[in-house]
Amino acid sequence: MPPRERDTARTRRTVLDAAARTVAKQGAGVSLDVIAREAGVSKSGLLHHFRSRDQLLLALARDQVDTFAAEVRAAVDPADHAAGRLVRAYVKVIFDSLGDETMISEHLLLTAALSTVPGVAEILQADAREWESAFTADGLHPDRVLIITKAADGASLATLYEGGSNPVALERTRELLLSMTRGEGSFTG
Amino acid sequence: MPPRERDTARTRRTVLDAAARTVAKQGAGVSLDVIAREAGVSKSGLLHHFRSRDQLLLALARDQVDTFAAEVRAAVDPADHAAGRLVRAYVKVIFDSLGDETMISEHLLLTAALSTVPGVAEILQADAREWESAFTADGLHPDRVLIITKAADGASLATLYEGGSNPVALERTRELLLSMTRGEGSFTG
DNA sequence: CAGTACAGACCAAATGGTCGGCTACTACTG
DNA sequence: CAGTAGTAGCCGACCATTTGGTCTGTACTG
Repeated sequence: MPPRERDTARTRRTVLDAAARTVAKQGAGVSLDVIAREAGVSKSGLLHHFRSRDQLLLALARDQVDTFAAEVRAAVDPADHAAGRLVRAYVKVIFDSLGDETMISEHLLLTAALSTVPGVAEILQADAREWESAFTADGLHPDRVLIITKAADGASLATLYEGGSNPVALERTRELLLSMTRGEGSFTG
Repeated sequence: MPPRERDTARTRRTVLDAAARTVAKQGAGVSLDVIAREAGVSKSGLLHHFRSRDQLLLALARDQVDTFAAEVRAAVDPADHAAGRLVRAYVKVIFDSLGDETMISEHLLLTAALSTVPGVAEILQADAREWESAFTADGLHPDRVLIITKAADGASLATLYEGGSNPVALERTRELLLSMTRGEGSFTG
């Protein structure tokens, strides 16, 4: 029954991307006007696809979380069958997205900005639980997973603090974390 | 010349604390009205101390950064003269503030929320540089510092994702990081 | 008296959201 | 295949409310 499925989906994507960009730049307080203009539609057009501001931001949060998960899944090396392959992909995706300055959606920062929107916290919590169980099945020692993933998250925060001004430390962190997924350094039994 | 210095300082603190609370809860988009009400003053009263919204948020960011630094300095164990004493204090302060749910100011999350405010990025970057040099003088291997501090930062982000629902993992992370500051596990040369 | 901490009324601008209308495509009808 | 009714995408005008900020006044203090 949905007759113009194609266009609808495309507009939604356009708006979502525009929202991601503007929220990343100006925080979750951006006005619908700004988002709509960035997306190249009218405010009414935007509101046709997302019934309210909160609905839009909620959808954005969901989209961020889903996209990130998909990216990590796609980044898993098919030839890699050793323990920690998922954690390796996780680290890679986080640092790759940090690499290019112009990255549209900075997963962590964006979701952090959105965390005050009504339904978003629940989404983030559910997502966190999924990652936790996925990591448990990845074969690495839990302590190791804890340190590595938290450090990756922290590094992603650091771009905000350092303003992306420290690419060498970033690269070093990436290498350290990847090596830790390969069992180097037995800081835990 | 400032006749009522005492009251001025106190009101500023009250407003700053109120701002910290509301921004943490509702994001950097909070209205002056809400902050003023939370602080128990009129909006005009608030604007008497902070000439504009941006000035207030800027002052808030500065205050957050300074308070955190002071807390870490105060948390350094005077009896601890081994390498990594500053990093240990850093970890302790971060996790202690995460401990109590009702913590007024969640340093990292708050500054993240404020990062879109005009002058704040510069403050955060300067602060990051100071920490870096302080850590360099702390005697631990740079790689170790990198991993530990980033992981601590990431853990602080995690409260947002997990909704503080995982205190056991938090405690575990804290212990792991502290033990890592004591040179256990030589994951790096 | 001078100056400062505040409050209340007020204002222009911006905001989220509604409404009616136009267009273009789909699907049915003959 | 032509015509047409229906419907979804989208826009511009519009509205009530909220917003950041100013201005005027007042109480208090040194």
